[in-house]
Amino acid sequence: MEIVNTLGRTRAPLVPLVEGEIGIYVCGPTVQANPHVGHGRSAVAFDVIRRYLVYRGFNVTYVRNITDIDDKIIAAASEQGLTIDTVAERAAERFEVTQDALGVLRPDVEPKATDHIGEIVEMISDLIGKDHAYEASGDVYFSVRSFPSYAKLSNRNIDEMLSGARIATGDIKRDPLDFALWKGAKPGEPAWPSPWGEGRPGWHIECSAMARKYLGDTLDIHGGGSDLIFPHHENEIAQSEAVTGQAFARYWLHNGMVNLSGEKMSKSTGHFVDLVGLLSDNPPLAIRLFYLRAHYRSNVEFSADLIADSVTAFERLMAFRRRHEGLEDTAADPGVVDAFEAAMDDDFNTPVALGVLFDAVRDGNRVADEGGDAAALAAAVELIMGVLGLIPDADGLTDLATRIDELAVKLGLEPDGDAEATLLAVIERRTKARIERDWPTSDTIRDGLSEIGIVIEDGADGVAWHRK
RNA sequence: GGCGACGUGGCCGAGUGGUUAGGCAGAGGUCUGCAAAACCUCGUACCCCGGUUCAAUUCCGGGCGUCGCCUCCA
Repeated sequence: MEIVNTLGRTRAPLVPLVEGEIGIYVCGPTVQANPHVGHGRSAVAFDVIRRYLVYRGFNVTYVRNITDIDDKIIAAASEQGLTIDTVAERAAERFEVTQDALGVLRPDVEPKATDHIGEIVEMISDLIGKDHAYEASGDVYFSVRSFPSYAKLSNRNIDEMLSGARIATGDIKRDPLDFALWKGAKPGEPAWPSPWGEGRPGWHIECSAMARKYLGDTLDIHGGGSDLIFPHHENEIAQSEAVTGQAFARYWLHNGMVNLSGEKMSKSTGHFVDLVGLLSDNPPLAIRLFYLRAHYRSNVEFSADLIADSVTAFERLMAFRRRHEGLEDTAADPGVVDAFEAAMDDDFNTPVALGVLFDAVRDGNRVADEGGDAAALAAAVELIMGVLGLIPDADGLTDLATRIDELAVKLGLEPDGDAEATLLAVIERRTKARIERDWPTSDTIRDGLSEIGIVIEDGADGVAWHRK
């Protein structure tokens, strides 16, 4: 298995620190507002990576943080007249809802910054003790010049960065490039005690502290969005390596951005599409499929048309599963599985993997059309969809029970207590109409079912139904 | 200005020194009361200019263009 490492921009075999074990740390959200489509992409990208590593037999420990204290949260709280806890909790809840809908597995550990103030303070103290950081007026700053390999991830030249002139020259910082580890509290702001007075952590330090706590001094994989490469990940490296003297992460993986009309979605500019709304308007796993159609490292374009494409493609996968769900358990077609693994072994190339998947779908349908045995192909499709996280939870009909009953009554039928039984009775009624060649009645029933979200398909071997 | 990514058929999006990616859309056909689903057939695409090569979309150089980061950001 080969992966592309942002650090050094090399492609190399994935070799974990401890054979068979992989520790992954992914930068999660700063919980300040609803997540947008870009956040979903990052989550799905690393969820697939995680699932595939598990599929390949690695014992994976997956850590994704929640940053629940930061300037933006404080600003949002004061704007909305809420406490920062309320803002953070609400946003975190919304985030979780989207994660579940997208089929993103919960992390093994999901640490919050505010639960790790002790570890953070300790790490900052270490940095001060090692002369990599200094206190100034109640703040603590990391001294970038004290860490010679600073900017190795983003491949920048410190001296040239200064001439960029976009860096505000702070009066209390010794060097304009130095960044805050600890910020002294201003009146009314949330604060925790520290050796440097009441205050709160700077943005980058929580990741260093929590990653170290849960995964040790050296991580196998550190992931996040490409917009975090500089300065966030660069600063994490500086903090962690200055403390431990060890390489912080063996492999750095970065997902590309989601663009809207050619430009990156961004919360701060208001140029984004709300993920909660998108997921409620579409089959959530179709959105997951949308993400997987591009390689995780590439930027990808978002539009309503592209989502519609993905919904159609996803429905095709669902139709295939319905058609073949009765088949006996069989070993997955080895040729298909090999092709899938080859694609994923190549830096998690999901577009190619999807090509393999859709090839198998077409072949499976053809074999079935010709009356052959498609079980091995269907099993391969199931396997691939499982690893990619594209299989929905079985959904019952309980939420539609009332409407199904209403439809039954309209047709002069007695509702059964069980929604599915009632539905089958309705379908039976339609079949009767069809036998009598009473097309108006037949079509009216089909339309009525369609209205409540149930699709009817007349096949050679009977009538099938499924939810939209 | 610095660092990085990229320019592929109607749209999206992989990939390769000479052999079909895939999805969606479109055209025709099979099946069907209609619809849906499904299958078959159909598109010789690779920004421009040089160079290397028997052969370049794929390698090298130059140009043009787009995007990201350099400030909070998945």
